[in-house]
Amino acid sequence: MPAEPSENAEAPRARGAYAKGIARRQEILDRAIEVFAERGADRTSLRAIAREVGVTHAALTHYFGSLEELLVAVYEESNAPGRQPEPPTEDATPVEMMIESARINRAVPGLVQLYSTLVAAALEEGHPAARTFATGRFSRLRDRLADTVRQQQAGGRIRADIDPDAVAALVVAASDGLQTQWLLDETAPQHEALALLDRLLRPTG
Amino acid sequence: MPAEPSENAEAPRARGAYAKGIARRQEILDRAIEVFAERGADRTSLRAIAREVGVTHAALTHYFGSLEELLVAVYEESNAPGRQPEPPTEDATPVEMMIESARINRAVPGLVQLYSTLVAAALEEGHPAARTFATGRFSRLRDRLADTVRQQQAGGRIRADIDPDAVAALVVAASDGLQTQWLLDETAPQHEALALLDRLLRPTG
DNA sequence: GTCTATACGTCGATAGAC
DNA sequence: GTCTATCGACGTATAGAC
Repeated sequence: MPAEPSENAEAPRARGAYAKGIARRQEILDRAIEVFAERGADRTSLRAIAREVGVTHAALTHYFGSLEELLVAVYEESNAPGRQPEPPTEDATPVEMMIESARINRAVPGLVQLYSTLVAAALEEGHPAARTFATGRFSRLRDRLADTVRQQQAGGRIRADIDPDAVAALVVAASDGLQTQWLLDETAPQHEALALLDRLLRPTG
Repeated sequence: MPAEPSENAEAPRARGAYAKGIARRQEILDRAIEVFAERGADRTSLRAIAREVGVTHAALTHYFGSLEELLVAVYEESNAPGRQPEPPTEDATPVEMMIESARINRAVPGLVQLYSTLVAAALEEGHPAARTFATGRFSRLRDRLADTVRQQQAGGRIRADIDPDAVAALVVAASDGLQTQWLLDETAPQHEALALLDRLLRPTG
């Protein structure tokens, strides 16, 4: 979701993307992020976005190839290093990291909507960009959290008798699922449930 | 998701729906369920569904009002009592119920896709049918699981020092989230993570 | 009531002018 | 590199046949 324990994904620019092009592309991206953060993932047509950004819809496909690739780019850019408050969350447990992410995300429900839309698209066939995005995000997130779990098990902050990979998958799933429930119903005990999971994972649980 | 700890939702037929109409509606629904179960939630246009079912797309809107209401009806009917194997899961923990659901769902990924699509639509504005469906499902599921938790806390099968409502939300979230991760990557430790959660919730954890 | 035929406006994508 | 023009498909709405 929009705020995640900072995921770094700075890739070298594709060949054939020259200075002016990438600058323009960046302008479009910045404006599109504002629009999504403010207004959510509705009005998500190529044409509507183009209207807001001030270009024609054909220009968007020129820079991004397809609507789906644009959506992925918007979401990833919104999470880019430098755009997040970048809290130096050292020695936080995996659940604590996700709690902090959830707190930040409450300010930008539109981007959480966008995330949810992309994951749903990824589950269908014929959406390669969304699929690549979603599988990559889950895979990297699980790997990173599992590493953190191992370290903290060694440090005695997390129970040593549980599988780090299972913990990582569980934490990511709980975090995503609770975010969804909370967006649909603000009385859903999102924070309480995450705090509960955090406690269950500690040695003194 | 398609298989849930059996949710009962048999409502009295609306006034004005006569024998032939409801029979025809049921035919359409049955055929649509087959199509979704086989092929997934792609090709989900009104026109494509109508083609498969053997009617015009206008007939579908006649019976269901809109595409979204049709999708909700298909999903809910696929979970209707009688259509599920109906495992009399007595004295199973909430997590065990969700594990059983997940097992059943692996056979019908198309319906899980449909569920995911509906939840994503519910998060956007202008999708009242999906919103009603999703909020209702989460609300009812959490309430039911929380009751079960309370009973099993009294019976000593679940730790007594945790909030039943938080447990319920956590279990639902974990279940949905892990289903998603597994659909995208079959190596995701769905079952291990659910088994872990089950263990963490027990008194002897 | 049940259902078809038809039309409207919007959609994502693409071809080609400039 | 960006536009206009155009395409086929989409969801929805409505008129009217039966």
